[in-house]
Amino acid sequence: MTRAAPERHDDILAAAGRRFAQSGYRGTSLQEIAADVGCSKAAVLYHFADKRAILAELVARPIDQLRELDERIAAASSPAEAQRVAAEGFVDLAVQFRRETAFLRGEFPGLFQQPPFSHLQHIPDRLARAFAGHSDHPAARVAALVILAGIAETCGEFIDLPEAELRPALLALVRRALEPVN
Amino acid sequence: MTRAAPERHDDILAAAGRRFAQSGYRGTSLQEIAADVGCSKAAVLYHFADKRAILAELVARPIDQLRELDERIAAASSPAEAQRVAAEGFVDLAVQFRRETAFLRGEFPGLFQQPPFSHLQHIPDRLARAFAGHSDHPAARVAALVILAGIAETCGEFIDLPEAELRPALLALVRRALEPVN
DNA sequence: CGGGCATCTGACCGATCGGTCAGGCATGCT
DNA sequence: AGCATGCCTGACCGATCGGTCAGATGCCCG
Repeated sequence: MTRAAPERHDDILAAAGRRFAQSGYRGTSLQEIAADVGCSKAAVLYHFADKRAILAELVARPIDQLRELDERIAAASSPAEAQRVAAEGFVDLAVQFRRETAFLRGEFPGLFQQPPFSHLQHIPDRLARAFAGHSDHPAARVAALVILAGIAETCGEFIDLPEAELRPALLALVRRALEPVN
Repeated sequence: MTRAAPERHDDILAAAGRRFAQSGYRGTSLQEIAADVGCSKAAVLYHFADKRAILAELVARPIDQLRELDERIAAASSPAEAQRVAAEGFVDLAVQFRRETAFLRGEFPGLFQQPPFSHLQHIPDRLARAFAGHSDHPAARVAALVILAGIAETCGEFIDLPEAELRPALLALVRRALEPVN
């Protein structure tokens, strides 16, 4: 036997994550994932029920954290506190799961349209509203969406930046960028 | 005959643009584009040499504007001026081509790896450096990349926002978010 | 009226997709 | 030694991919 099964499992997840970040879920084939790992397509499907199961496992923990953040935002006592909780919570999530956020946002529609994540489909909108300080002003909403998308899409590019540098940089950016709640 | 050829040509581009924004170039099939237009796959290939020609035509004008912006940035007399030219130029480009920027950034690697756009592959990096005020400080680079990616990825969501509202909102956001050059 | 052209379609091509399955190999246990 | 199990593979499946092509249809012009 060549490698331990758990190592192979993790290798497949890592290779799939890189490919999903580069070409999206639909633009990635099982054959490509297998070639990156150095095994056969059938081996990939030995470890995972199907292609969608790979995506589901990759995003399970970040999405669970997103759900918890959504609850903490809902429990905030004011729009200003909700914005602060949202900003710090999302930055922490993005820094912790920077590999996964590189493709997570792009897959939101597909993930939330059917089980097992369909009950979470309103979270991105609630998060955006919290970031905007619950303001209906278009400028606040524009700033909120740009910052959320920008953080999500680029964290994958800061893989090598230490958390002690990335986290404060993102927090400072978010503070400057978002319109304060008055 | 059903519709004028120029109308069909434009319908195909519009349908393809929407699909590319949703699923990426690789995640979109000619069959899906044809179904959205209401014609056959062969009709799509009657109007365009191949699938890649559709993408090339969609991005030709925004990429040409990006190239012109790159030249104006290179001609700036200081990092502060380069940052201002980059910020205003990129916002204008994103507002003007908001449908295309929704998928353009995601296709950059694929577009720049081979003709006809391979000579432009360093433009995104130069743009990011101008946004960062040519600072090597990680926080400046983080802010630059997050803002660039955020604007590119979300402009498609502001299709219905009038330019007179979107443009100042983005410019104000960019001014707040970027670290000033000292 | 007939020819030429533009536009379009269904059938078809080879290649690849996601996924299945019989079988091989190594290990561990009796 | 033989059996069970885990891990893996190549061959294969039906479906779809990007793309081609012969032929149909309608319009325009001489």
